[in-house]
Order: sequence, then structure tokens, then C-alpha cells
Amino acid sequence: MKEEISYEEIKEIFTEYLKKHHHRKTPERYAILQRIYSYEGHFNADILYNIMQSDYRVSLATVYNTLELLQECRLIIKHQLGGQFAQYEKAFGNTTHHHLICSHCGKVKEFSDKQIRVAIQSRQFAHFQMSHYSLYLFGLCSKCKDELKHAK
Amino acid sequence: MKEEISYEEIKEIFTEYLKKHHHRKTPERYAILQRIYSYEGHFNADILYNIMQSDYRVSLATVYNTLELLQECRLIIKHQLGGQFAQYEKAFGNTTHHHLICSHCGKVKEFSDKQIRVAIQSRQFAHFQMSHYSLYLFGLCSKCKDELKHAK
DNA sequence: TTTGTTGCAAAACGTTTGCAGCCTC
DNA sequence: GAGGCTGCAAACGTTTTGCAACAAA
Repeated sequence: MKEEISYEEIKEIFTEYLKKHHHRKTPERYAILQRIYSYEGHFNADILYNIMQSDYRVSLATVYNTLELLQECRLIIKHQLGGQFAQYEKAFGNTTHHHLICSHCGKVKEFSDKQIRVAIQSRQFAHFQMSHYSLYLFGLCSKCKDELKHAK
Repeated sequence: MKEEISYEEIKEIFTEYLKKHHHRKTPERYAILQRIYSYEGHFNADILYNIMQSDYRVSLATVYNTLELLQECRLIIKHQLGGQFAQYEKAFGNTTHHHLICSHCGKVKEFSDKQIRVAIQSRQFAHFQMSHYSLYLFGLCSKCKDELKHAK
């Protein structure tokens, strides 16, 4: 169900953003974007840094710097789910989805719900211009629920 | 529209929780709960610690410890909105509400929406037992929108 | 040539932890 | 009396920052 978007298109969006904001188009920035583009699922700065290490030399500071830029141009979404590292995920070619977070083991799953999506997206505000949103549902996954039940 | 809940009732809930989990009912814990109860709006560990300093001596470590307990028994909700400090808010006597966050100035506002609330709360999952949820809408508040417009 | 960006390392910062003494239970 | 809890300070771990060298514009 996800639209196929090529790396070239993503790169174009990033280039436009950099140009508009008078930032430089450095090879490091594109290298990082490319690794994110080909990574599946949530990641954090450290995971990304380690992936890079194997075939492209960048500093952690540059990774953070680039994540910041990508977030500003809405190519990635940042989640702060309480773990130590901030989590990121691609924001292109993904269908809108929401997050189930187990309060016990911390595992994150995704789900989609048209009714919820429509309810949120159709909401208008007089003094607020929405750009995107995050919905987190907290609770117990079935595994932890069983564990806690047996522990009693 | 918010139901009036007295401190005595809150205290009772906390006491039950502590008893059930074999935690001790220390004066520090109740002192912290009481300050949270009488504080309006979002707060963080540091704000709370400073409020305490004026009339009750507790360490920051105890503040964090107690916030953790209060979160476990669902008397407060923790938000990690990307600022440096984690934010908390009371979870009792509050109508369910959602958050508008300005991506530019970081200001947080609350709003309620029945349609959204119902859509989320009526959702059932086969392998997940929901306990609570957080919805964050990101965008620009009217003030920042104007500022950015004029800056062009 | 100008100046934004990089890598490196050190610093910053909120939060957690270790420990001795205290106080619920 | 036993052991969970407190205060204190030091440690932790992620993120940010300062700075000199570099390279995009």
C-alpha cells in the first residue's frame, strides 16, 4: 500500500530544501540520507552512525546535524519514546500509521486506522497550522500481559 | 468540565498502589504528590524540585523516584516532547485532551475533540491491551506563522 | 575568497546510581 | 530489627558545542 518513491525523488526534495535555506550540499548529507532511505524500520543516531562506519566515514556530530536538517524538511520523523536514544523513521512513502508501545517491554508496533486518521486530519484550528502528528497508544502487549498474569 | 477530585481521593489511590506493591508510605512521597496536585499545567522534575525547595526539603533523586511511582499508578502522565526535560501532567480529574505543539517556539497547547477521542478509545486490538494514549499535533502557532511570514 | 560544514574531543545536561544513614513496617 | 528509602555526589549516556581544517559556493 505504500507508494514507491525513488531515492532520486527524495534527494531532490532534500536538495530543494538545502538550496532554499542556503545550506551546503555536502556529500556527507547525501550519504546519510541514502543510508536512511535504504534502512527499514525505526533507527536512532547510534544505529545510523554504525551503519555508516562500514562504508562511509562520518562523525557522529554530522549524523546529528543531518538528522536535524532532515527533520526540518520533513523527510524523517523523530520520536522520543522514553528509551535513551531518540528514535527516527522515514517520513516518505510511508502510509500514515500510529504506534502501539508496550509499557512493560518497550516494544513498538505500528498500526493503521482509517477512522482515527480521518478524525485527526480533518480537524481544523483557528490559530494553529498542523503539519504532522504522532499518536502513541500505551499498554501491554500480549506477551507481557501473559507474563504479568503468571507472575501473580 | 473537569470533575472535582479532592486531594484525599488522590492520596487514597496512591496509598492503595503503594500498599499493593509493598512500597513504603514515606512523607516525601505524599509531599510531592500534594505539590503536583496543586500545580496547574505541565511541569518537569526541575520545576517540581524548585517548588519543593521553598517549603519541603527533598532531593532531586527522590523527586525522580516519586515521579516514576506516580507514573506507574497512572496519577501522572509523562510526555517527552523533545525539549531537554521530560514533561509531566496530572492524570486525575483532567478531561482527556490532546496536544498542539509549535515546531518553531515549542509552545504546547491543549485541546479536546470528541470525535478523535471516540475513534481512538473505541479501537480494539487482538494482541494489545491499551491503557492510555498520547496524541501530539505538530505545526505552527499563529504567532510563529506570522513571524516566519514577515521574515521572508 | 568567503563562510558554512566537518571531525574530533571535550562539555553539557537531564537522569540514574552507589552508598551510608534513616525511618517505615 | 530488617530492609526499603532518602540525600548526596559522583557517574552515566546521549546530544551539543568549540575549534581548527576543509571545501562548497
